[in-house]
Amino acid sequence: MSATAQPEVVTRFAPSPTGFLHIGNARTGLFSWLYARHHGGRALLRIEDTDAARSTKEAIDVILDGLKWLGVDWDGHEYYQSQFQARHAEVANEMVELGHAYRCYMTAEQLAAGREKAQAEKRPYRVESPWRDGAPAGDGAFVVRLKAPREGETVIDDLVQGRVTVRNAELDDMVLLRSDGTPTYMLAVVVDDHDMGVTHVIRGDDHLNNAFRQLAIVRAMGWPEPVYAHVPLIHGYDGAKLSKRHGALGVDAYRDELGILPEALFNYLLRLGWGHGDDEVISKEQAIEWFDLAQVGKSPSRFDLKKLENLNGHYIREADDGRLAGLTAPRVGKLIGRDLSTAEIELLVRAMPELKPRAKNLNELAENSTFLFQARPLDFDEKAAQLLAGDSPRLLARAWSALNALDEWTALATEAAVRSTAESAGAKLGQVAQPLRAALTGRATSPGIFDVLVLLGREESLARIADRMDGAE
RNA sequence: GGCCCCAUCGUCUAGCGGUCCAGGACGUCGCCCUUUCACGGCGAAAACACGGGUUCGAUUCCCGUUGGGGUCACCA
Repeated sequence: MSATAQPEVVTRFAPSPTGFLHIGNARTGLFSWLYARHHGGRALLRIEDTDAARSTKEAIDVILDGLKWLGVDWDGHEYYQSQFQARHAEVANEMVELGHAYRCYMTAEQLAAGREKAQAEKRPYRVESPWRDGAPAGDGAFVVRLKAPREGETVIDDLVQGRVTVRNAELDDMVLLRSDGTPTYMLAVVVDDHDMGVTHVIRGDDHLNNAFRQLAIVRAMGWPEPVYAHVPLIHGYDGAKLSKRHGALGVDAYRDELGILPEALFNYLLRLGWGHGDDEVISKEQAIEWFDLAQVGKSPSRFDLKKLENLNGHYIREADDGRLAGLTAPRVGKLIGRDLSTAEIELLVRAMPELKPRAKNLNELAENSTFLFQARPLDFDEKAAQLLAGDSPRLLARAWSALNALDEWTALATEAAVRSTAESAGAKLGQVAQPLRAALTGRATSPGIFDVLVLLGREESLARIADRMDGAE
């Protein structure tokens, strides 16, 4: 808390539980969180769970877990919109008493007829309720409608969008309270944001139009007006709206299915639609220090999985070997059909320095490490099989002898042995090394062959070579 | 369709009237390193949507066109 009169910044992220944390929502949440952290304010979380059918415990946990994994925490407990319904109704009724809202008895049929007529006349439809101006109360069911201003215009100085002006004639008398007495989303957000003390409403720009109508409620109640910031949505790589088909996966899918590290997704999402000079790799601490809404672009940006994976590769290379092994082990287990033993996980940790520069996600890391754990005789892929044909068994036999004669089993020693084998056989190093690689890993590509030899150990290495050499029993 | 917003390399972006025949990153393509694949290093191709203004001077300001997006519920 500063001693100056700067009011505290309070932001909120308000996702509705749809069963997954959409990547675009996650970015909006990230921005909202960063803005609060940057200004030393509070970042709040409110679950918009008024749709009881969708708002299951599981759906809510997906969001909570996703944010936590991303490293986006929030202050205090999370709020649940469904708990404030009585309060919403109270505000709606107060607005009726104040003359800023009214009970409307129009039927669904009347509304539909009005809409149809407007469409036929090719003019925009606006609710024209006789009860707006005090028609005597009807006797059927009613909704409470906002008595929206009709003259003049409403201006919002949006932190991202700039100054946006809309003529009040465009605004509608939207429903605040449904005929069953429950609040609509429009009412609920405004009331909750006010009650929670939210000063900065940072959300997707699909809400920009709503802001004008919501502001009407704020003003009717005489509440302090929040600062708005509507950040653009994320699009798919082809420019179309992000659908499941091209990347609109939940945050959990990036973690579980694509094997993305949280710091990579954090960094990628941050750089999507926001920039700080030429900086590409940005830590959380730097992000908090540098982030500002003013630099957020106004146009929607496209999601590029290639760039995310490049960043992910960077963070994998930087990550601690033990942590990576822990994340990779279960994936390896799935690939080889059994869990890794403690000793095998330790081997994975030791192999990590050689493994991690070759992977851009955890799945690749797992795939590239399976050779360490496969039981003899190995399976060979097509390219490996080719490498083991022709003269290779003979060269492998010579390599086997040279290696078998070694006193110490180090990368240096094995390299010397293999090099002299090649030399004495009149072959290039590659002519020996490649078959060796195939025999040891079952593949044509792998970490450096001498590192592989050391990781596998003397006994296993010699046995694997023997399996493929001339004179193999 | 009405209303609102947007527009720099394929993608993410830097640029906030002259420093820009436009910089960085991913991707692509070469070369180097090298036992493979990566990593790393070096280099190349690649953009100011179009048309009018304003100005001594526009990528930068204004208008229009085109293109894209959002939104128009008793959903959130």
